[in-house]
Amino acid sequence: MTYDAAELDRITKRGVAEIISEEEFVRLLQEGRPLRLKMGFDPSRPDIHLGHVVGLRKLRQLQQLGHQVILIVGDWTAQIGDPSGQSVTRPMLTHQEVIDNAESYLRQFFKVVDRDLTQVVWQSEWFGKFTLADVIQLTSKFTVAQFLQRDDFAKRFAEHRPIAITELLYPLLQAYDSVQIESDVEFGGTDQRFNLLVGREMQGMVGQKPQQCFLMPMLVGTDGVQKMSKSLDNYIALEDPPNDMYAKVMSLPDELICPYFEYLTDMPDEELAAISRDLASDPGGPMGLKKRLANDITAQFHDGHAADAAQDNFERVVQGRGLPDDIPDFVEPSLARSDDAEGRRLSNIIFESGLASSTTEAKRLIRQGAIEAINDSTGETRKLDRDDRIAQLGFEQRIILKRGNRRFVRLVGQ
RNA sequence: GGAGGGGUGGGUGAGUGGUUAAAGCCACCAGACUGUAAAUCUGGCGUCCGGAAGGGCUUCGUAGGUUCGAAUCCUACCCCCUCCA
Repeated sequence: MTYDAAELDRITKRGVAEIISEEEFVRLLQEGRPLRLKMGFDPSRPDIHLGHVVGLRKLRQLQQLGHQVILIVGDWTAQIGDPSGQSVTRPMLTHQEVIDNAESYLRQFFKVVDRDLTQVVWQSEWFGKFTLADVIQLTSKFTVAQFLQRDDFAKRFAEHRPIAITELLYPLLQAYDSVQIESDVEFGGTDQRFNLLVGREMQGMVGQKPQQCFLMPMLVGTDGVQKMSKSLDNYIALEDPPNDMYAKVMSLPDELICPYFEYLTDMPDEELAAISRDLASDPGGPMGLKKRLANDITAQFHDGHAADAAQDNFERVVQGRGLPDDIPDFVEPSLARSDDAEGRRLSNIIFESGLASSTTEAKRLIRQGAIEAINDSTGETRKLDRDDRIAQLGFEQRIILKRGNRRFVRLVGQ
């Protein structure tokens, strides 16, 4: 099989940070046989966000060219915890939690990757049989000095911060997975570079052809600064409802429009070049492009209708300061009791209905003018300025409370 | 095994007997502005009661103790780091 330069570029450049080694990979690709593409995940963290999608899209792209994905459920490495993050300690999961997490992960994974061309295997298939002798053998192949080259370890070592022995085991286990499944190519973010390289090396030691390493760029999160991650709470999850997903994309800093189009959509390269050139001068401005991006992404994980509805919702609620369709109800019994002349305190209702995390916070929000009451019958709105009783609003039984400009709750009597 | 240093609010980090619900910075929440972008400015950021003024309660690794009063002093315990062996 041969590829022309444009096709090769689409495989090796778009949404890719680095391939080790690119040259070998291209040669492998041109052999024409189905390649074994390794992707592992840690079932202690079942949530997939857009940051992961960059790699998943690459997997799908290669699947479409006839290659096979082998997805490894890291049920053993999950117990160690990947040191790539900052968190060192992580509670051990029960067997059932691992199974549940894996199921949830797969459900999301296959929103992007083709299920029919994917083989799912569990680490316990091989590590379950491991003996101490096997572990010693595995560890004997590497030195501490090698491991201290890894950024994360080096840094912690230099700062005298703890490094658990088990953390050193993590790359070894992950590397052994590659040996076990005889992977041709492994995928991961640039933060996985070390781990993937250990796999490459270990395969060489046991006489296998070393895997190629596909490193995906880190997607910057909604804060516009740090990589997207759940612990930093700057992520857009695959399972975010359409309105949230759309809104989160809209709140991205402008500088991320181009990278997001590049990594997460099928926008042709020529057009990509054009928009990055015209971004400033475009009459529609970044706003129009961002809407298009938000629509595209939402449609990928929901569908076109949901995306259009989310866009409509955004324009009406956020830009037009209107009411959304899906306001959650909160049952406030004192509304229905005509004998309860005063009703309950608003700060309590705001807290209990979920608009604030405590009544103290609710009072703060009121004091700062962040809470608005809307008479659901007449459309009349009133900004709250003191922590009154609910009945003092005089809105009878149809009241919507609004916090900031995007959080709503509808109070119902029953 | 020995010697020393350290554990403070989401993160950093000040604070060594009362004026400390605990500085500053970051993050975060709200308001103004606006394109739910960026930048900027303002206010807030344990919790409960109160319209408010104000008043309770809980918090500085854990458990006790000293004191009118403790994040700060004492004792024990747990954990982390450094150096030596």
